[in-house]
Amino acid sequence: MSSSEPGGPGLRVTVSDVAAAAGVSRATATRALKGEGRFAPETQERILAEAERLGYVRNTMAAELAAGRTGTVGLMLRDASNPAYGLLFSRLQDEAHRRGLDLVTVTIGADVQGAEQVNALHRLLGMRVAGLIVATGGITAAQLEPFADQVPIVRAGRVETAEGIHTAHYDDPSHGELLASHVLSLGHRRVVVLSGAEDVSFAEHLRASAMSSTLVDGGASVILVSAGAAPTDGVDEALDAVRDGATAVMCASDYRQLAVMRALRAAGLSAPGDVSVTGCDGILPGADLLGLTTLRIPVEAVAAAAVETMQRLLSGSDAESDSSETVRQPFVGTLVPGSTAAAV
Amino acid sequence: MSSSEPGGPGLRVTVSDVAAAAGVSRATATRALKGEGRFAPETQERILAEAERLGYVRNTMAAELAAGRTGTVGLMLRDASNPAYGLLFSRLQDEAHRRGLDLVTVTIGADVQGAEQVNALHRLLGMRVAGLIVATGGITAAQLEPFADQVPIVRAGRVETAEGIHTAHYDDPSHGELLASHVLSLGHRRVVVLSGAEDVSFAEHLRASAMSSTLVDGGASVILVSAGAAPTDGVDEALDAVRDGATAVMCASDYRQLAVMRALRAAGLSAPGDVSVTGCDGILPGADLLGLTTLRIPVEAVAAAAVETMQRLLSGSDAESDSSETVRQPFVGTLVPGSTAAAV
DNA sequence: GTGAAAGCGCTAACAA
DNA sequence: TTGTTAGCGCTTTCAC
Repeated sequence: MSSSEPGGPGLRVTVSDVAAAAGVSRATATRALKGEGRFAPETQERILAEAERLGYVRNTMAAELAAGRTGTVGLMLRDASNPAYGLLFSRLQDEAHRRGLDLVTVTIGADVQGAEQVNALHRLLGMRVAGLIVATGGITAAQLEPFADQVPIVRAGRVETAEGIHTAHYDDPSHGELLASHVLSLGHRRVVVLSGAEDVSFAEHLRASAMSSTLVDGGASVILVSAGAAPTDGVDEALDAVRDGATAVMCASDYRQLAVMRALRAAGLSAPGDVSVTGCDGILPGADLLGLTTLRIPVEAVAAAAVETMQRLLSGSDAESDSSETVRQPFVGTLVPGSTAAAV
Repeated sequence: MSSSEPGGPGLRVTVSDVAAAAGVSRATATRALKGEGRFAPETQERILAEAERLGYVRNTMAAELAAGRTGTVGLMLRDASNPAYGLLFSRLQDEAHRRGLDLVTVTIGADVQGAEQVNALHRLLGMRVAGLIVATGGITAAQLEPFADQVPIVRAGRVETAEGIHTAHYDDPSHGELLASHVLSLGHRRVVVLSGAEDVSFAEHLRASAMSSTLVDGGASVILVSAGAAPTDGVDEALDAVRDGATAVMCASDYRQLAVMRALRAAGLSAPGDVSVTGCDGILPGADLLGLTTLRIPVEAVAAAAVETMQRLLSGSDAESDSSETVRQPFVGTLVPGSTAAAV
């Protein structure tokens, strides 16, 4: 328990104060406080005791400014109200902690564009973070690239093609393919693919593209519904297609799948009785109870790889910009066959 | 688009560099860069242009160190894999942004104790944040208190009785009461209350206590099952009680409710046919499809109030420690009657 | 309107 | 082992 001196404002206590109280110089106090360099054990003890007594908290800004380096890694995060991002956030955090990396996070509102993103990026860069983990699609390669040779950047979740920016990402094309194969194997040959437009969600776009081509290659006909960001967008069109004979609706995300299920219910239809439905993400608690047919994205693997890569980049910091290849690791999730999709 | 000078490391560009390039002094460059103080418009233009060209990014640590104050508010967060916390996080972020506050976040692993928490707290305090929003129960009042008079502290989500620490929190006792009243009104008189133990989840404990007393006051008999952190803990006991004649199981969280639903299904039972089930939180996407009977906690209101309070405290910074009362605002959620609970 | 100078709190050689 | 001496990059009076 650090108890601050009565009336003595702990956060305004400096090393000088501690040093003076302990009767040593600032330098000695600094060393003893961080336990590096040379100092007499008993001196340290005294210094530590004084620091404790005064409620000293090292001023990180000053320390890192003086030291010329930062011990923390910056994390740019997309809105965490989406459980998939919340979980990724959580796992990145755990992993970083396991590996002894300190993370500071700044988030960007879900639907905010350019200015805000750049602002957040600058906040982090302004802190001179040792590295940057980017877990939001909202920021573009062009915005990141100028800094790629000054600080290691790892993109988590989404693929990135820019040179010098490493990634640990979901293999969304494979995800789409796996789901589509499943639907094909159930005998569906007339399928709706419901997805956010490319500029709305790149991940959904990748999944949907893969679904479509896999379906087509498998001899099925595809009705592609490209929707807005809201999960309910495009649901009506999808249902129309069902009434027109489609036997399955493949959604590019579980949120859309939920929206479809609601609409189905409202329309007095059911899955898989009247139509098979699939989603993608597999993160929702309770998805099993709903019997959602989905694909569990490999959040843990992506988080672990992102942090591991960052740590490696941080260690080999002596390396020149081109000494190491750009790391790009895709991870494939696992199909979760549920009860919302069945054979025709 | 900020494009850094070819070969010129943007993050190593200092005001001095910008000043030199623009042919002015550091002082002038500083003023022009932040648009405060006196300077000729055309001078500023030139300086801004050079800064842009060189890819200058202000070193926040140095700036705040020199200025002696910080523009950011620190947020301590509990593991965000829980959607309820993820959403709170998201809303706090939005709200802070709306009000022009910058937030930096550090998270603490879900099940980690003391050391880790204190460490995170010190990381934030070390940055000399202007204020602290604490959205994790893991940190105790005792740990916070020493700093309460040095930096405004607002606890979000959980109630806090310590003097000087403000709060915007869920009114969990009312939540428990509302749910219990609902169950009573459905005619249940033999009810299981399934909750995490007090030291496992204080919120659950509060809810469960309120449920119990409300039920008892309503003439019902209560079987209290105090479980561990895992949602499945205590579920078997609850089911045993049901076989013994209990007609309803009230869970202190939706996670437990889901666990109960699973167990019910596995046992070939159903809700509300064989037993009524309720939860609490109401955050899960898809809860409506499952028909969960729950209570939607007022995340938005809590987030808004927390940030608003923080902003007010920050404005009235001149005020002495005792000039303003400790703010403590409870918020009540809304009952969501679902199909998992029905009349006896 | 602009510049010179004195730090902010801490660290890191280098002496002692 | 400990102290001295320079700064880190920026802000901010206060003269000019």
